[in-house]
Amino acid sequence: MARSRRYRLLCSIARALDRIGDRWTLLILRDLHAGPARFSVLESGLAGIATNLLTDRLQQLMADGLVVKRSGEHGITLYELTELGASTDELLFELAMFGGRFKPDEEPRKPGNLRTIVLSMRTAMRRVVTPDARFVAEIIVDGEHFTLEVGEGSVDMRYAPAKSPDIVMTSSYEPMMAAAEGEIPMDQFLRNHVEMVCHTTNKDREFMTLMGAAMTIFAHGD
Amino acid sequence: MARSRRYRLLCSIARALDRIGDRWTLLILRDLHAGPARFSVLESGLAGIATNLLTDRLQQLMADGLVVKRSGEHGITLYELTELGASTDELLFELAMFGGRFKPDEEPRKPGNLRTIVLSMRTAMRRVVTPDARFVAEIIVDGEHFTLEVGEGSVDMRYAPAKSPDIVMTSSYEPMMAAAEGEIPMDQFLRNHVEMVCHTTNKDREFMTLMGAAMTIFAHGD
DNA sequence: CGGGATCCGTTACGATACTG
DNA sequence: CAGTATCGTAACGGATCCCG
Repeated sequence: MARSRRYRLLCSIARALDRIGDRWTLLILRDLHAGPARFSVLESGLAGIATNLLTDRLQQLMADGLVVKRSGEHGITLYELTELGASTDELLFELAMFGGRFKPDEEPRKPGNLRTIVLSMRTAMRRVVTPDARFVAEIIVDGEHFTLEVGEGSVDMRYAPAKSPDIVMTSSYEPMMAAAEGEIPMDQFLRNHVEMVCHTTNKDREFMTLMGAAMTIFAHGD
Repeated sequence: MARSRRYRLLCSIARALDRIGDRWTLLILRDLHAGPARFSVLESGLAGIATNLLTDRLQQLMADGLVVKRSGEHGITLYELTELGASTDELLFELAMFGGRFKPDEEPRKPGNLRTIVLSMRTAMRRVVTPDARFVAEIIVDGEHFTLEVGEGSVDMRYAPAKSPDIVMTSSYEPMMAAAEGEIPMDQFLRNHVEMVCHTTNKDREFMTLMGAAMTIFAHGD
């Protein structure tokens, strides 16, 4: 069944919206930027999506070449971004920066997992990273594990435990969001709401500097 | 009437989509980046939008502070971006760059005016402008007039005739789009499909360099 | 004539129930 | 777990009508 509501305009913005303009589609892509995921994980991260819509959107994304389905270990099904799908990162980051200009809703629904924060953190860090920074960090937020790899000026982050991190940072979601919204000062957040274990001398300073700079982008714009 | 389909998630991308995620909204904003416009001009530029939807979207945009309505000369009504609305420029440009990765549709609808191209041209030029470039150009495409002002490293472009331009460039839509899509080489476009009148010595070279570099971004990505 | 408002058929979405 | 199936509701699209 072909999509019937299309702009069909000779305009690249309309062409983009014909692929990723439907409801939920951009949020699904944002989630997939945290790494491959199975259907149920996407569903729980998307807080409120109907399963038939998730099915439909994944099929559209596959038809347009932004997502592929593949088999993981134990025969489970994984959805994963293609290079084309991954090229939405700057777009999604700009969207996040724009959305950051509005006050959060009164009674927001909480997502079932924290995959949602990976894209914004990663892209923000890419904008502030220095060429000499080099470390592997594990970030644990409310018991969920993230790996952050920095080196050669590149930054990678994904929703997975780290192998042998130089640093392990532990924090929780609420104060982290508050700091990102600018509701509490960055240094206060880093001092009071973050625990750090450093396995490699001085890497904690590198990490804290980058982390603080990245989160400041959210709090005050770039 | 409050919008009923909202994500209400604690996520800045969802917050953005709750304001600009509806159908047509981003295309309206893109049009308004060319300068203030009246209802009927927006309608003709948007090729296929229903008037009730345009009314609805403009009201949502005004309620959210992205657009204001004001009276122009002869008592006409103009819609205009606020600073908040104008801050969608990077986002829209990333959207255009992403959409540029897909092939144009077979039988596209043509817009009733060319306001649509201003935002992409302006943002692309901002990415390639040199600090020493300084000129005012009038660009005429299929009889529609644009003003391009460059100086001090800044670039402004709007849908209006120029006062006393250093250069006047005349071209037409079809070959221009073809060049932007990479279907014909840039130098061939500039040589065969562009007429130039230069009123200030050497400003034509500055202009051509900038123009070529900006359009190359579309044709081959940045 | 510009700037909408109203009406109505169609499509998409949201919630839930169900199935291999 | 990974989706289908169903169905009520909301949004969209197209056309027409209205009013200063």
